[in-house]
Amino acid sequence: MAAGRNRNFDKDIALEKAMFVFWKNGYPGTSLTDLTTAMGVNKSSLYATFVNKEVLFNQAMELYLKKHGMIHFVELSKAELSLNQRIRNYLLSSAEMITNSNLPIGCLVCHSTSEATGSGLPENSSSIINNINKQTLLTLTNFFEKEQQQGNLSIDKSPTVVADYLLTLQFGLAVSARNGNSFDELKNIIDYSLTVFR
Amino acid sequence: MAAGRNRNFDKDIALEKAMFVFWKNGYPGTSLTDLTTAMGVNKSSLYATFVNKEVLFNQAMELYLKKHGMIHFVELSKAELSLNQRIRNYLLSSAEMITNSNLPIGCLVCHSTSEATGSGLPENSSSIINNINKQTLLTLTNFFEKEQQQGNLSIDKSPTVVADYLLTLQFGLAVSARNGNSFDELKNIIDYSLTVFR
DNA sequence: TCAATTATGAACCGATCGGTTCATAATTGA
DNA sequence: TCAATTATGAACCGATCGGTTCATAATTGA
Repeated sequence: MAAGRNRNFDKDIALEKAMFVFWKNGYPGTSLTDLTTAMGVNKSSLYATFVNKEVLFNQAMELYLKKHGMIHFVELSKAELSLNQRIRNYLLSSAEMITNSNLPIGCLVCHSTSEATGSGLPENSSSIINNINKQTLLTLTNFFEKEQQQGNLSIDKSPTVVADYLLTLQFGLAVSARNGNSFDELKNIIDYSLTVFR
Repeated sequence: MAAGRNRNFDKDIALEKAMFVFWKNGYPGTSLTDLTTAMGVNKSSLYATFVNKEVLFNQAMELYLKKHGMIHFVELSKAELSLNQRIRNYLLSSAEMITNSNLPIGCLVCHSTSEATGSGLPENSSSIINNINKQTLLTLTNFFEKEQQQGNLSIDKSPTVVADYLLTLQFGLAVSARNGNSFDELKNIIDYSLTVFR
């Protein structure tokens, strides 16, 4: 182990706490004091460990993607289920997350996408958000193209449009969760929205 | 006319400018300097005319609702069109607005709904946003109940869920617009989403 | 003409913003 | 034991935050 005094906080746990604050309040709505209070870390330690507010946000976003963003995709590749079933499970998995009472309500990517258009986010963070959404859309489009080749999606449908629709629906569900909708209410919306895929 | 020096700005125009700033940057992303610069009004005049940042925001929200929020509802009551056509026109009207290059991108209500859950908005503003969404949902639910009674919506569908779906879709479209989607892209999403109503 | 009234602009307010400095505490390996 | 290294906490930084004060400018009706 390297010489020197040990941190008296866990870096990963502190980052997760920071993620929660950004998730709840957004970037411009979060102050350094909010962060140090939630993280239990004082300013000089925060800066020594996470550089600054912007870089901390970017790291929090990376953690969010890994822990709460990508995990829903596995539902799409369970070959034993119908396409409709898999999309349903994908949306339900994400609906469960955005209404989970152990987590902040809604979706950090969705909220940040709204903020990125204005002058609220640092330029670098905005372009990270942009790339995340581009990547999600690419993943979904490729997925639907493959499903179409396998005969699970009728050929009169455009994989791009279907992917756009799905992401739009996810954004909408995230804001609806922020608007107070429960998991059960979102489930009804999802089941209704799935008529589209039949 | 009352005695006293005249304002050297137009109150309505200044309020509209303020609305644009909040619309673009959100509440916590907007500073007093952003407002005075955009409005062409100095601080003491702003406070004399609009009380403070919070009250100015609430007035801007009221103006937004009147000028850019309620106007889409007329599309729902054009009796000569099918229900599907009317919903399509309602969504297209709102999609045109949220991508209009003469206005900020997206929807002020949607963005504010996201912010209202965190600590970004003053309490009073949060409850105003809350009531707006409740009212919209009520209007849509009543509308679908009436359509159902007239035989335009099959009786196996719940007016509440259909209304929830429609608002969720509108939220999603607003965030997608912020994510850079053009009117034409939103139009494709809308046409695809309308399969649900058939 | 002039008192009453209202708006303006500059100067100021304390509080908080994101961020830094630096002496000191705690740890290591030699 | 002690030099080197790293983390901590308090104190400080200039800038900006939302908001106020107040002398002065502009307007009205009597």
